[in-house]
Amino acid sequence: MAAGVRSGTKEALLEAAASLLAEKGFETVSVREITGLAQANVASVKYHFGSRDGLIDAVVEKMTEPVNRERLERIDGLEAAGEPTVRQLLEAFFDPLFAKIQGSPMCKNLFVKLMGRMVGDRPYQFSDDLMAQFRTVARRFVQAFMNACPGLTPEDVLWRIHFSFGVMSNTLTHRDLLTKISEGMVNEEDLEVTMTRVLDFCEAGFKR
Amino acid sequence: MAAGVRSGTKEALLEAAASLLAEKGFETVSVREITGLAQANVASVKYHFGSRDGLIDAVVEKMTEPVNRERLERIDGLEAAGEPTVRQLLEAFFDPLFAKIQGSPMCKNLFVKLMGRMVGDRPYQFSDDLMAQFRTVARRFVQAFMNACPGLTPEDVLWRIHFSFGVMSNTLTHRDLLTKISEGMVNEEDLEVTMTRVLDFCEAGFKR
DNA sequence: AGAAATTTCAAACATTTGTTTGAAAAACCG
DNA sequence: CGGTTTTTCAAACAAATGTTTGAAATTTCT
Repeated sequence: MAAGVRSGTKEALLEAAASLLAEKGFETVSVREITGLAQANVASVKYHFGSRDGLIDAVVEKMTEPVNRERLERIDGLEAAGEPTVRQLLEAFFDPLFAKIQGSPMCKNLFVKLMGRMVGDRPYQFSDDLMAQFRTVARRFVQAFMNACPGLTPEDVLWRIHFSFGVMSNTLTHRDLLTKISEGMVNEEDLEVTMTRVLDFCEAGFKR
Repeated sequence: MAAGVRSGTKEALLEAAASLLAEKGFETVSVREITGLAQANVASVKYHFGSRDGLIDAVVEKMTEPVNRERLERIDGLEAAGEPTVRQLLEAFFDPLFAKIQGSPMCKNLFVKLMGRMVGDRPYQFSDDLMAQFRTVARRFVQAFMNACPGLTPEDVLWRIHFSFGVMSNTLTHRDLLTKISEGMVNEEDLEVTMTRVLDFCEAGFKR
């Protein structure tokens, strides 16, 4: 009957899923919430993505793949121009994330939270494909960081990348927590300002 | 019939809940999983804790309260002895956590993950009581860090505490991820060694 | 136009969820 | 012992979950 037949059902599902996942986490969001927001039928998830997990994977893939690709392009550019500094490498790693956030059609805060959740939430597991992507990125950046920080072992570098990731992930997901716990001492500030703080902190941690 | 009547049902529930929450996250664990592991009846959760949320709150409270209390004792001791350094303050903040982990009856890895999840998982919210605890702790440490780092504003300090918390939380929860992504370049190492790495990283981030 | 493929839909599927019941069992205590 | 309180238990509750069905609607293409 009176069907909407808006041909963008698949995209509407992806978009609705993304904002709900960001807002409530990977485990809490139900298929019916997603289809409700997307104004689509419950069965459309199975039809377009096979299952709920298929939809979630598609969302994550859609956000992650271009970011990892740009990370590799950025480090290519840097290494072609000379020996990259720690700061440059950190920016090459995190800037593609910010760029994607700024250019995202959905509310910035939601996007930010989603990115944070992708590494924070469990028991969500990356697909083999995505894991391979991250491994490639890691390999390149470890080598570059070692060149930029003479004397560091691969283990040292990997741990510090891991720590930086932690700072970033936690900050993206729980920026609001600080405002709440500080009793007004910390105001909401622009994302860009906050990210400069993060980079400063991580850069110092790398060089120490 | 044939009832076990092991009088420690309440404690058994707390313990089972703790390890399952650590392993699978706050959203994923069901009451029946918990009572199954604790070898207790499903209804025992309502009887002893009022509800599922009541049980979870009890678990978190039981782990957090003594840690926050010892944090305040440690900083009292430091300030009585003179002007604490950044490193001393970081240790005063994180050591009580490690102490609780080492002294925990349950598997170390599980405990560690649980602590990480308490700040990482959403939409879990701290109770008002716990939030007040954290506020008190934050107030004391902000003041002390400001004294140790002349020139830093309260905002600067709060952000860096937040970052350190992020490093810690992410590291506790996802220590294994690094081993997986590094293709054997990073071996599993002792928790204490890893924690020294964390403290080094955060100390540098504070001083920068 | 009409036949074929694609997409949507309401309804129902079997499980699982947290919670509740009321009676049986155990523990406690005078 | 006998009466009271505390604790446990199997069973059932309503609600929500992801998934599936098969027919209707729509689009696509010849």
